[in-house]
Amino acid sequence: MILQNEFYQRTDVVQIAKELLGKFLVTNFDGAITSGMIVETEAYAGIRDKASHAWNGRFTNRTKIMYQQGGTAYIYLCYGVHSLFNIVTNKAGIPDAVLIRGILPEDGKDIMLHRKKAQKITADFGIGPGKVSQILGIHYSQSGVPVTFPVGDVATKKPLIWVENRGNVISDSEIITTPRIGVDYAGEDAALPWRFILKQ
DNA sequence: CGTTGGATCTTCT
DNA sequence: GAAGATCCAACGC
Repeated sequence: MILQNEFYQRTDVVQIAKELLGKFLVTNFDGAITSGMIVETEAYAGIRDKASHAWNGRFTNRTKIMYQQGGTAYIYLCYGVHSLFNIVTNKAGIPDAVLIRGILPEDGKDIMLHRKKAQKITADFGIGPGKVSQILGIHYSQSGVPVTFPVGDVATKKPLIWVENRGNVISDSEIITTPRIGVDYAGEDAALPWRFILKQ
């Protein structure tokens, strides 16, 4: 089943980041379906989190997407080369988001190999936020698209990007928790244990 | 196998 | 004009 607004619009972004582990991130661009199981996420807690782009209420042309309702894709360009894919959570006006940092390739592996210009799927093929977007064909110009669909419209209005629950049950003992990556500038918030990794 | 630096360009100061 | 929620190839050991 496809995760819907009631999943994303809850208030605890850290809990949502944890629950996304074991779910499947799917894209469908021009009929090319690719997907992977989410194995690494990070939570960014809106205006009170110094590591967040929306810290202290920062509202710019880029970060305004984070203030949309939960269930919206927030994608931005990093280091001039990589699109990083986040899912906005919480109610409209509260800029929480979960960064998807790693997936295990599942559907459309041939397409993903082509996108990455690689010959074979290695163990770290989809590990790393830049790689996730690259192999799924996600681009920062798509920031703001919904990852959910209007209720009752599942057959006709599937989003381009969505997350499916395929029945995996993850226990806490399978989850590794660490501080987030690349956020040293965030002071004491850099130490928050808001990165979640699924053991393999 | 660990470390280093270049790529590359939007965004905000 | 500087920095950035990264990746990878090229080194040196």
